[in-house]
Amino acid sequence: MASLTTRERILQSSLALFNAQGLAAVSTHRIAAELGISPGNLHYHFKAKQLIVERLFRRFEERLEELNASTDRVRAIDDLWLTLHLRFEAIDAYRFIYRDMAYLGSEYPALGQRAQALTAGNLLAAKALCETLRATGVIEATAEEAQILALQMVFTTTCWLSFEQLVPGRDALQQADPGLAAFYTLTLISPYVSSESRAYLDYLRGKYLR
Amino acid sequence: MASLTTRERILQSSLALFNAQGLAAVSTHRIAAELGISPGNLHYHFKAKQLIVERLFRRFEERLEELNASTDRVRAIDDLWLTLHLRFEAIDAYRFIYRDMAYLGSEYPALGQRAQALTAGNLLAAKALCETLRATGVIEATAEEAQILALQMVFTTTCWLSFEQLVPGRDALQQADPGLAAFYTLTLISPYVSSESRAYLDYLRGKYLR
DNA sequence: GTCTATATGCGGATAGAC
DNA sequence: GTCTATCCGCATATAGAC
Repeated sequence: MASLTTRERILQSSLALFNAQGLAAVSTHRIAAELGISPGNLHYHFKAKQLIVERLFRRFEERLEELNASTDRVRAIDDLWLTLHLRFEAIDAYRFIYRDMAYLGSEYPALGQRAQALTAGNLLAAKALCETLRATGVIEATAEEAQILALQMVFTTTCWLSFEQLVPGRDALQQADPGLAAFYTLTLISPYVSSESRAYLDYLRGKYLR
Repeated sequence: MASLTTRERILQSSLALFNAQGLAAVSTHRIAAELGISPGNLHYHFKAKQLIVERLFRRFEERLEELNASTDRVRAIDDLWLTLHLRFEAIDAYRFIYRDMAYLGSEYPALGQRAQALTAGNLLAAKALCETLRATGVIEATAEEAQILALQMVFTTTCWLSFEQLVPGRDALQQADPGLAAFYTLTLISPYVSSESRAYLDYLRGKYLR
């Protein structure tokens, strides 16, 4: 940790601050102060705040695109559970992006465009995934229902962590539980799950519903 | 329109600008310029930007609480459709609130608290509504499923309009369609709808799914 | 690479004349 | 009620010494 380059330390510190306090609320001075370096030094490594945000956004894109590329290996409910879990971990690690999306899109229009493209990729992957589940009999649904399920899944993975902060009783400081979020997403397909695949869902229900 | 008080014109103009460009991106100078009045004059009517935001938030609260209070009259699918439609119209009219919620909550913590309380009220109303639907046989579901449905409905009504802007193909300038959003929310309960109530859902499906 | 010092601009908010 | 003029603080970004 201490042996990282200053550039990398800036990125990690920025990410932590953006996630904790919001993209708009964190100034470059604040980032520099957090690291114990001067604003001038920070500017040497990143000429503008926008470049920090872009770099972090790029990493987020890469991580999600990697997940999208591997969804074709999902064959059963527990595969689906795992891929959802990994996705929520990724979104949580960069949670400022979806949470502050409106601000991000208006401040940095180019990133707003790329966020749309990323969503398009997520939708494609989710549709392929739901179609596979349908074709292999894990869920019993019409093609139309599978399409809608895919949209619901992308919607949920994208917005759930932001919504959570609106539900009283969840401490904002307490970190999100990707497992709970994944379970919640799975309940979307619950009505369509064929009897043979029911066991794993019931196992999860016992684990997450008290 | 032209005969409104300056105070009211400030509120309406602020709402339009917040919705169009985001709470963070709109300064008090900008609002004054839009109205063709001076920043000093605006300050005479509202001593701080926060007071404008608070007033708008209050109206939003009132409108949603009114809707929450009337959900106990929902007895059938088409009642549900109407109440969802009205809710999406309200959220769309004040769309900056949920869309910029993260920024709003960090800039004005008191409003963040009230947003949580509002969500709690929405959840209570949705739970009562789903329980009624279950008790009257409009949907066939366990008590547990009805609870989860209520959560999904509140989640969807809260976040859908924000998510829509991430889906490519929807022009950001084109105004949201509350009817489509309400239909999308109804698909959540679709798997549970008893055969007698199916007709109205099919009618809507024909209307919104091309 | 890192520092200090500073330029520039903007947004929020205010004072006081009309 | 409305204006002009202005203050203050902050954030981005830069210049130049070490």
